[in-house]
Amino acid sequence: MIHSFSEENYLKTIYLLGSGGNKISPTAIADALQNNPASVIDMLKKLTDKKLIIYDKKKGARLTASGIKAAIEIVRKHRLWEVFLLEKLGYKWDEIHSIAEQLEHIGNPELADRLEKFLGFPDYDPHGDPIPKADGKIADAFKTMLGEVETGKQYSVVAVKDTSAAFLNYLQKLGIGIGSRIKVIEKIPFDGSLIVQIGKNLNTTISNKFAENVLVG
Amino acid sequence: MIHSFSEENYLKTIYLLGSGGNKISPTAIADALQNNPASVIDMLKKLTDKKLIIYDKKKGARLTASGIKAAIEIVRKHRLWEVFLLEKLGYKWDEIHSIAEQLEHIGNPELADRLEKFLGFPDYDPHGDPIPKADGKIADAFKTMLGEVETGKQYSVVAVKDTSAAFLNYLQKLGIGIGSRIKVIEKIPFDGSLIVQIGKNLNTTISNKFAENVLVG
DNA sequence: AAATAAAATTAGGTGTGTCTAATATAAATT
DNA sequence: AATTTATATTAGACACACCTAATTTTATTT
Repeated sequence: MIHSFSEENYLKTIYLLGSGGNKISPTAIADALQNNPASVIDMLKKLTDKKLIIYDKKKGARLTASGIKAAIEIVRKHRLWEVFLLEKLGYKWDEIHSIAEQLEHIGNPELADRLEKFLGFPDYDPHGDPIPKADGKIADAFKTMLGEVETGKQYSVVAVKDTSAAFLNYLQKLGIGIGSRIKVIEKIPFDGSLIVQIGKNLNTTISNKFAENVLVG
Repeated sequence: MIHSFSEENYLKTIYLLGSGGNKISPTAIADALQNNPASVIDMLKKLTDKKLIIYDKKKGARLTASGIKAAIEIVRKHRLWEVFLLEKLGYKWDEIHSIAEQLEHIGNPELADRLEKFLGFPDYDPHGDPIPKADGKIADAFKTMLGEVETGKQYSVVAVKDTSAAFLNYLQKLGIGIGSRIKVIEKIPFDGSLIVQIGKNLNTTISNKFAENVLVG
C-alpha cells in the first residue's frame, strides 16, 4: 500500500499524539499539523475509508493495525535519517528534524533496512527517541538525564535536549558528542553540580542545568 | 527561490533534453515526463511567468540563467544521491535512479554540499554522468567505452551502461566494480574480443558486447 | 436548566497539476 | 497546391489537500 505524503503526515501525527495516551481530536491534530480542523476532518474521512484509522467523535482518532504499521515505518525512517544527517553529514541537532521530515517520505521497500545497516543499527535517534526495528518493535524511550544517573557508573551519551548554539558550543568545548562515555564521580548537594569524567578527562564540573539537557544510557 | 516538486521535474527535464541540442517541444517534454502535452503547455506558461524559461513555438523551450541554475542544482543532487545509494547503501545500478528521483527534491541549502563532502567529492555518478560542482561547473560527460580505449594503458571503471542482472552478475564474477583498474592487453580483430587485465588478474578475455557496456576513464 | 463557550462538522471555494476533447496551426506527403 | 498527418493550444473538468464561514453538536459555566 502506498500512501501520499500528506496521508503519511497524518498517520505519523496520530501515532505520536497517541503515545501520550490522550484523546486524539481533530483540533489536536490540526494543532500539531499547523492547519485547520476542517481540513483534518476531510482527511480523517479519507483515512477511515482506507481503513487506516477508526474515528469516533467521543473517542477521537485511533490507528488500525495497518495504520500503526504505516506510521511506525515513517517514524522509523524519520529517526534513521536523523542519525544519518547528524553522524554522517555533520548537521547540528536542531537542523536534522526538518530535513528528516522530508526524507521520511522517500519510498523504496529496502531503503529503511539498508540505511539502518549502513548506520550500524542504531537504537536511538539523536533526540533520544527509540528507532523502531524492521519488525515494528520499539524499545522504551530512552530518556535518563545525566543529572539522575547513578554515581560511579559508566554511561554513553545518547542524545541532548537543548539545541541552542550556546549549549552545543559548550558540548563541543567539553568534548561531549553522541556516544561519548561519561561517568558521574560526585554530586554536589548544594547546587546539584556534578563532577564527571568525560572519556579520559578526569574531574570536569558541570552545572545542574547542563546535566538536565544530556541524555545517557 | 523555492520551486515545487513538479516545477523542478520540468526544469530538470528541459535541461537534460537540451543537452542533446534538439528543439525542446511540448511533446518532447510530455514524452519524457510521461504526461500530456496539454499539461506541459500549462506548466510552460507558469515557468515563463517565473522567468525560468523562455518559450517560443518555433524554437521550443529554453532555460533562462535562473532556470539553468535551478536545473543544475537538481541534477547535482540527483547524481550525488545516486553515488550515495550505490556506494553507501549497496543498491544496484538499476535501482538507484528511481530513488534518486525522489531524493533530488529534498530541500536544504547545505544538503548537496554536505553530501558531496561525505562522498568524497565524486566527479561522476555511477552511470558515468558528471556531477555538477557547487559553483555549477560541469565536467565533460565521461563516456569512453572499454572497447574503444588505447591498448596497454591503465583505466578506471567509472560506470556501466547495461543494468541487467545477467550483466551485473557477470561483472561481479569478473571482479569488476566502480573504481576497478583495468588495462586492455590485446584486441582480437576477428570478433572484437579483448584480452584485459583486471586489477592483478592477468589475461581475462571479454567479449565485444561486454566491453561496450563498461565505461572507463 | 439556561446560557455561554468550545469543538466538530458541513458547505462551498481555492490553487496546483493533471486530464480529455475540441480546435488551430504547422509539417509532411501526395 | 491540396490533402493528410502531426503538433500545439484552448476550454473545461477533475482529484487532492487545503481554506473560510456558517452551522451543529458537545462541554462548561452560571
